[in-house]
Order: sequence, then C-alpha cells, then structure tokens
Amino acid sequence: MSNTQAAESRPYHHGDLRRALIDAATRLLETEGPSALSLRAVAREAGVSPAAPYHHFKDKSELLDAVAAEGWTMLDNAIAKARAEAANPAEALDEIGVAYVCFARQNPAIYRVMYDTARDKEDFPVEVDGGGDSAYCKVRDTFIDAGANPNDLQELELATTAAWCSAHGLAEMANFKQFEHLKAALGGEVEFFRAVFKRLGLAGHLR
Amino acid sequence: MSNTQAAESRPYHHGDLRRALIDAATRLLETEGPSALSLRAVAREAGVSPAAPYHHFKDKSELLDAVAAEGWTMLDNAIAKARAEAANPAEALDEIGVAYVCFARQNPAIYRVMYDTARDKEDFPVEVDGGGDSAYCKVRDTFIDAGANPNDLQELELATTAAWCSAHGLAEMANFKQFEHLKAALGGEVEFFRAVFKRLGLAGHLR
DNA sequence: AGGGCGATCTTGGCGCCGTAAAGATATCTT
DNA sequence: AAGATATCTTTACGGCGCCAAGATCGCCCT
Repeated sequence: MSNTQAAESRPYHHGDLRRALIDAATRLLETEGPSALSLRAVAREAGVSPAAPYHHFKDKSELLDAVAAEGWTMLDNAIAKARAEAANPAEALDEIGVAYVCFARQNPAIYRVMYDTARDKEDFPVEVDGGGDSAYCKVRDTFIDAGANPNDLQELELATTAAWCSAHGLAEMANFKQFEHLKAALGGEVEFFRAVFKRLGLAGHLR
Repeated sequence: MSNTQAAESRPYHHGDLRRALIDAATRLLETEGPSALSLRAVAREAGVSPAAPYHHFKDKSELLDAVAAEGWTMLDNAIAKARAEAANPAEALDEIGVAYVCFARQNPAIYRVMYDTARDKEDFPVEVDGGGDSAYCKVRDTFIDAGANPNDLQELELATTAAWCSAHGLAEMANFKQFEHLKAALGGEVEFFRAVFKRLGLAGHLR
C-alpha cells in the first residue's frame, strides 16, 4: 500500500517486480552505463533485497535478455516508423538506415546490451527468414518494394545482410571522436549517416 | 632459475612480467572467453600473486588496453599483407575487407576487447588522418590507388569510413548462426564475406 | 666489496559482486 | 480455516578489483 508506485497490474501479491526490475535496469544502464550495472544495484534501485530478482530471472544474464528484448522491440518500431514515413521505397532504405543508427546513438547502453547478449548466444534475436514482421524482414521487404527480385532469395538476403552490417558498423563507429570533424563538415551527425549510406548505395545494385 | 620459461630479455631483476601478463591474458581470452578474464586469473596463469600486476598496469583496463593494442597491430599486419598480395587496387579493397573479417573471426575475443576498450574511451585507437601508416590509412590509400581523387579529402574519408563500417558490421554479424545457411549456400564463410563486399560495391563509386 | 635504495613481488584486508539455501510472509485454493 | 504456493528477506560463501604494508631482490655508488 505504501509502495513507491502502485502500478497498473499486480498478478501476484506484491507489485509487478519483474517489470520494475527491467525498468530499473534500463534506467541504470542509461544513467550509469553498462559497466555499473550489477544485479544488486538493480535490486537496490527497485527497493528490494539482493536476492529478490532470482524469483523472476534465473540469473543476471536473463534479466539482461529481457532488457535486450525490449530494445529490439523499440528498434523494430523505429524502423517501421521510418519505413512508413518515407516517400518511396528507395528513400525508405536510407531512412531506415538513419533511424537504425539514430536509435543506437540515442540508446547506446541498451544497444550495447542487445548485441552483447546476442553475441554470447551466437544468436541474432531477430527473425531473419520467412514472412515474419521483424525489423530484419521489414528491411528485406523494403528491398522488394524498391525493385529487388522477390524470387532471388539469396540475392535478397545478401542485400539485407549487407545493409544491416553497414548500419551496425556505422552505429558503432559513430561513437568515436575521430569522426567528429567529418560530422561537422557535413553539417551534423544525421547528415554524416546519410552520406555514408549514400556512399554505400544500398539500393544501387537493384536491377 | 627454475622458471617455467626463461625468456629473451629481462630488463628488471625478475622476468619480464609485463610481457607475461599480456600473453597470459591473451591466452585466457582465447581459451575461456572475455567474461572469464579476471585480473586474478591472469596473475594465476602467469604464476604470480593477485596484486603483482599492479606494478605494471594501473588497473585491469590498462592491461586490456595493452592486449587491444597488440590486436590492432595484428590487424594492421593482416591488412598490409592482403594489400600487398592483391593483383590490383580494386581487388585489394575486397581482399583487405576479407582479411579484416577473417582476423575478427579467428580472434573473436581479442577483437571484442579491441572495440570494447575503444568504445569505453570513445577513441578509435587507429590513426585516421594524415600520412600515417595505420590500417585505416592503408585502406584510404588503397582507395587512391584504385582511382579516388586524392584531393577530395571528404569523399576519401567517407569512402574509407563506409568500408570500415561494413567490414566491422560484417565481422560481428558473421558470429550469428542465422547466417550459417547463407554461408553454406555460397560455398563457405569467406565466399559469404566476398559476396557481401561485392554487394556493397566498395570501389563502385569511384570516378 | 658492501651498504643502501628503489623496483618488484607477497600478504592480508576491504567492500562489492553473483548466487545458493533456508526462513519469513503474504496470497490463493479448497 | 488451513494448507499449499508464490514471493521476498536473511544469511552465507567464494571470487572479484584494488589498496596498503611488509618482504625480497638486483643494482648503483662510494
């Protein structure tokens, strides 16, 4: 009753601690950085004992998995938005790339957790094939919209992978101060992203 | 005298512990992975007390810096070799990319440390501008060899950055098992790398 | 040559971490 | 109402990064 925040749903006798822990972890990640994120600190932030999280997550990495999953959802949404707002499919490819890198730059800690946990499991937590609506599939379908042959699955997958690689690579390189002057020369960070994507000509190989 | 390995040079009264610690850390990284690398474990592996490393490195991150620095040197060498062995400049660009990703795949733990420490400092530990002979500058100069205008510095830097981004992105994506079947369909991992680089057309924008 | 000195290494200790086990407490079921 | 069950706390263990104090050893200077 005298909880800090009486929240929406409480399927158990106490508040929704699982939710609170994910939020606390996200908050700590953003404010203190990934190195400062300990399970004990998350519990402290959520106002519970150090062992409480173990009733909702098998271990620390499972909590991080949950944080990463929310990150992938956020990225999905950002990509869907960029695709929907683009004037045409070719422009959509560039805008998706820009949205991707902007997401990574605005949520660096979450983005890092997303790829760290993925790397540990050697598992890209995004649907890659079939008719799913994951971010990856959205990019692939945008290539089709832009004129790629929908039957050449290999070429399609190659194009999507190449685009994803450059976006991810750019997202990581954008952190380095060595590229500040290039961003400035181009009139801003987003223009820098755009220039790199243009240089790579993502849609350029379509016939 | 009864040391495990009496080594080449000993500038101090004992063995070259600094060297031994870097080697031990590298060995542990490769065999146990980055998460298992503690300063105490490195000391154990090197056969010294847990506090001994502090006479050679300010803290753990400084040891990792040293490991990363050796990694960058190895990467430099791999790139120089690829460039030297290529038949012509255009091919050199692709071969450098393949060599980059192969290095990352063959030394995943070191590669990870290289970028982790760089990210923490927001500092790309590779000479980016001027006439240096860093790996980055080698790539840039290869673009000039391939016909890029050496006076359009901005375009040159953009091309180099774009190429580096795709190589780094591909190096990270290549870990994910989702792309196994694509590698198999293309006849091997290296062919996969080649196909992605070809798809991106690194040298394609040269006039 | 030998005595001091500084660099190198060890010991012991602090507070933090992840996590397991066992006890307390509140809710749900019957 | 009572027992079962899920949730949370307490306590504890070993490992971690790091610090400070002490021991040890090579080196230099006279």
